[in-house]
Amino acid sequence: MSLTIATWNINSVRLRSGLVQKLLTEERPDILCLQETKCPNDCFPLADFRKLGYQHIAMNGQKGYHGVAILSRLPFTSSQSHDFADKSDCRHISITLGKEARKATGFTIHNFYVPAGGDIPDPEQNEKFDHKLRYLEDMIRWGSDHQPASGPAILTGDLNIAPLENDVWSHKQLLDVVSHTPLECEKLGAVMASADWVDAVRHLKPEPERVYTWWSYRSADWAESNRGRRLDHIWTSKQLAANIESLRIIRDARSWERPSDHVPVIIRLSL
DNA sequence: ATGGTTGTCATACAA
Repeated sequence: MSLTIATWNINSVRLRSGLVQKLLTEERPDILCLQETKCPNDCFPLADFRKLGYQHIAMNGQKGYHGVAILSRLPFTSSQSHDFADKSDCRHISITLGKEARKATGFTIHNFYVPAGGDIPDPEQNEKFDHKLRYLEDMIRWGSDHQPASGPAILTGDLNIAPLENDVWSHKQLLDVVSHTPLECEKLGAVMASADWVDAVRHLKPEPERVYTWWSYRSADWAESNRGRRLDHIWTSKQLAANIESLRIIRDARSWERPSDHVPVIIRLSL
């Protein structure tokens, strides 16, 4: 059997429920992790997704900003959200799959929305960048203390960092741009090392291949200029690395009607 | 060097 897991920063789940339904219908992932739902739990368009077979939904939403959710065709036994960096932002939710998931029973999926960090890459001058760094430090602590990848596990989401040279359209020109500064990239590396996570996307598309999952809205022609960044990630626990079978980056979704600025990333694990 | 767009909620603010 196989397990397919997708991640997508949707930038308002209410405005783009139709696009989510299109993805679910066309790609049928077992699990879809959403970020930037911008929607309190009691306004979440549950019925739109349940009717497509995604009966099991975990949400951690707030009014106006941030917000994460997991849509699943497979039942999960528990869902939790952890508060990183001591701010009660809704930026994390996890589920653990139940018995009905057969070979995937006990798999834990962590869905993150790491703070973007504002414009100025200096924690002294920019409180948002400081918050982003503290959030990452908290993730490192969590990784070392709890070893979330000691069993079968996935960490995914919009991590708002493009860590490698070929994760951005110009390494040189972005060295001072929040999302690709050496400080953040190093901290993301430490998050990965803290619990022995494997970058599933780079496992299948190693450097120097360029991989992007986000293109700014502030461009006359995003496809023509192609100034993208790889901000969205899927990591697996080390024991699952050998099961990573294939990967799809739904680049087309960037030109769907009224698109998100991020596109879905989907991996398939063989079990 | 600068400004470029989008969503939410009500006028800036976050991304």
